[in-house]
Amino acid sequence: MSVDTDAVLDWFADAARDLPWRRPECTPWGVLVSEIMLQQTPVARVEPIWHEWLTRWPKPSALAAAAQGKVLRAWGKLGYPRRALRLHAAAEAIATEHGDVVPSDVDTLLALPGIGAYTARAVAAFGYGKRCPVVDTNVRRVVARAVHGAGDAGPASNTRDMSDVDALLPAADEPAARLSAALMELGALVCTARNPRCVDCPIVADCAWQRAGRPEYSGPAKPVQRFAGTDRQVRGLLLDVLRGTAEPVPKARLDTAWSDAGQRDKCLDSLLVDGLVEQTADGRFALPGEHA
DNA sequence: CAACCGTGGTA
DNA sequence: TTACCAAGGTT
Repeated sequence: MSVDTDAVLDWFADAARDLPWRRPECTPWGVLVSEIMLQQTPVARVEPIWHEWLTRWPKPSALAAAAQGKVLRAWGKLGYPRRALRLHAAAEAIATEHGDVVPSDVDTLLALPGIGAYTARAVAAFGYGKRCPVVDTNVRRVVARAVHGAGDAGPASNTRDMSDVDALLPAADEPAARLSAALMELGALVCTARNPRCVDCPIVADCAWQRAGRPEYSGPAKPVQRFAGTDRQVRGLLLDVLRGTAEPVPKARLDTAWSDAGQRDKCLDSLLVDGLVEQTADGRFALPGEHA
């Protein structure tokens, strides 16, 4: 059997969270900003920042006009700050090349920085009500269980994953877009990675994982993301120093952020390469674009 | 395809 | 406490 999409839609109508980027008055720009912020970052941490951004920069050209440093400060501690720079660059492209209108076409969206297979389709579906397979980690888990009877999704395979989801979508745009949101919500609220709440699941009766006796995940071991002591942590500490000061700082100030000088310098260099940090004419360091 | 890119909450 | 997890994208 397949997935009872009507049951999922009924459940969604009743159980969906009232998230601001799902409201009818939310623009495609608001949807795009939310999708970028939500990449690997939980809803609870995104919501307040999203409100600040949409108030401050209600359309792409407004964000494009802001200095990169201001954008990075407003990004705060959402993590992966390169997302903020890419969103800024995407806003510039939208403002100058697309008449300040977020594209609705998946291929056009894919050409923008920071927008990949998931985000392009999420914007098309949630911003414009289009029918296209929106595959995120939640949807992959739901499909792995309900359709394939596996305990969890294995490594992502873009083509196969999108094909699986496409097969579930109704033919018409509106219900297909709504189902895409519903499948994500099901994975986020019920069919969760740990301790799934199967008693609350609208499709438990047809779930292949249930029928198979809820087997444990048997795929290849998932790589563990370490953080302590990594360059990621050091870069974060360095950037946090610069976020905390209005004026450029001397290198000695950055040297206090991490004891290992070799790793520290390597990370500072990578931040410069990434454009997350800028060096002023007098040799101090700052967030980009705030001190010509 | 695997590694890398931040940060904080939770079990 | 450690380990896992969170609406991914780029190289």
